[in-house]
Amino acid sequence: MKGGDHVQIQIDPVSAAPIYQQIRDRVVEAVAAGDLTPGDQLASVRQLAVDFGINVATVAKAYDVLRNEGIIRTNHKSGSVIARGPGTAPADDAFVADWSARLATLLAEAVAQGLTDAAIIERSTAIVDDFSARRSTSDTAKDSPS
Amino acid sequence: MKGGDHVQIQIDPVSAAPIYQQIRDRVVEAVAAGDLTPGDQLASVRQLAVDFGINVATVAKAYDVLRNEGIIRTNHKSGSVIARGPGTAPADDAFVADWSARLATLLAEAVAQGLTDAAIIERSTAIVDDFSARRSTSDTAKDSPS
Amino acid sequence: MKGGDHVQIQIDPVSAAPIYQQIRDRVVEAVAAGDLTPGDQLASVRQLAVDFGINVATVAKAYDVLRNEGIIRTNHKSGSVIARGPGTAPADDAFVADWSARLATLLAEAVAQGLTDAAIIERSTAIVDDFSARRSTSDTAKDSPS
Amino acid sequence: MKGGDHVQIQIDPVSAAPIYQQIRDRVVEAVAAGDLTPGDQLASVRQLAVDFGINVATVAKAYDVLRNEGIIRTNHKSGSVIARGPGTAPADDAFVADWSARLATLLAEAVAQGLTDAAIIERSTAIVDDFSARRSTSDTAKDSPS
DNA sequence: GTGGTCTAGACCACA
DNA sequence: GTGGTCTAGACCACC
Repeated sequence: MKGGDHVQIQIDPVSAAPIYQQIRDRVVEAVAAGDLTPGDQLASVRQLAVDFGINVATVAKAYDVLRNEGIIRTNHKSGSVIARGPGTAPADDAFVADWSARLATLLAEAVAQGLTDAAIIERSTAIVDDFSARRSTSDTAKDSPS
Repeated sequence: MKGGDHVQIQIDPVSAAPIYQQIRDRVVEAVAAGDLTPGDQLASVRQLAVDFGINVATVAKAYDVLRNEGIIRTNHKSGSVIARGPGTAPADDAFVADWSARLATLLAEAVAQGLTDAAIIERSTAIVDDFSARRSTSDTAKDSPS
Repeated sequence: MKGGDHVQIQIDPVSAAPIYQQIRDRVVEAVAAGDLTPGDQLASVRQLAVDFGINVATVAKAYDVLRNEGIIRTNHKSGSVIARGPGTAPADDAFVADWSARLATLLAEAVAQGLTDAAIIERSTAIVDDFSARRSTSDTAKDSPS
Repeated sequence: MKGGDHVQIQIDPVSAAPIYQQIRDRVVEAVAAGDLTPGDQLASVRQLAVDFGINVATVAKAYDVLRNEGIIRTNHKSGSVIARGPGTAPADDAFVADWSARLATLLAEAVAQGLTDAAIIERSTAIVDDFSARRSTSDTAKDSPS
């Protein structure tokens, strides 16, 4: 990935989710999909703020959350880079416990709304497989860029 | 289920999650697990508020969310009853789209934190299976009440 | 500890250390000394901001750091309360590793500046013992308040 | 130690700690461990900058901090040399006061995070003893150089 | 140029 | 009343 050529992120200003959360979510998804891999550079807080027409502090907060999650690492000189991704390190136990509880609630919502068990598993598998496939494609793309 | 004999719900007053959200989550999970089935009566807003020692408005908000989600239906005379559950009606397309997006974000978080694809699917399947198994048990229990 | 009767915290506005860091440090020290024990209420962000003549966001950031460290827990209704202290939970391995490195640097500084090994250990022991003694006194005080 | 034969220093360019701080920390630790003793020559600012591929100003700032701490002394002709170390001079009172405060904060952090008093003292003693042992080894090595 | 800190003041969510 | 979010704009540290 060349300098200044950052991954595209889309923000929805009318969404109920706070902007900083949306930025965080998009970055996490990009990491899962291999669009961002450990070492990749993120846009600077000022750059993103200008792009989205939002405040620097809002982007800074998003990066702060990602830093606390161990997803990115920040350095005054070189800005923020991805520090964690699939295969970097095994998941933390405390994280798994918390995450599982949130997953249970989300899956319960689908069950209650009438999705069949099969449909729910199918959907989950499809999402995970999609991430996996895109990671493979990304790797190839990085080996032989266009 | 007889009147006054309501499903047990646990609220954690010091949790970071808002109380109304906790109530909503517990109800949704109870529906998914078959502890609450369509037609079941919910405790009244005032009753729940007293039980938990919280504000009536907080419970009202929780019920309001559930109503907007179509999970419960409220009648001024007969109070609130479960209106939706597994098997009641096929899931709405709009819901599926929104839910899938949230699921993708949650699964992406796990991938980024180092959980393997297999572990993620295994966890999801276990949760869905657990709900399914508890629904079967619940049905049997209702066929032969104490 | 009665409501509104919060632990005294002193801030030095001319210190090189950021204000939010000073607040965080004072709270951590109060926890170590037993002046604040799990369950104790912290002053609200607005209250502290007024007391110190600083911005709400600055206090919020201090509390945010403490929350990320697991020292406090925040709840919309009841504000922030102490969630961790000596004896609450064993230390995390990752924390110990990071902390040890910082300790090594700080002790090296003393050695380089001419403090004898004995003086360094004496100072460390005195500090830890002081915290320990104050914790005991605090416990007694809370059992039989004035 | 002969000129040009300098102590090895490792810098982590992606660390959150500023580079000048890392240089300063490594030098202080080297002094505490006896790898650098009063009179030892430090690499020139330009030399270090080239070695690490960093800016000259960054190294200059690190040396500036060390100079203010009295650890090194710089002479335009002969460059920078170590001016202070264990045994050179008793510690300054003002330094001890400031250092003790920082130590108290760091130890408080460990107490709050659940380390036992014994573990904290054990860790501190181990670090000081390690420095002490390495100083002895260093002295011997200097008595009978290769 | 990068990110970090802080202010003053606004609006919203929660209870 | 509590805390959370966001803005506009400033200053500082690092490199």
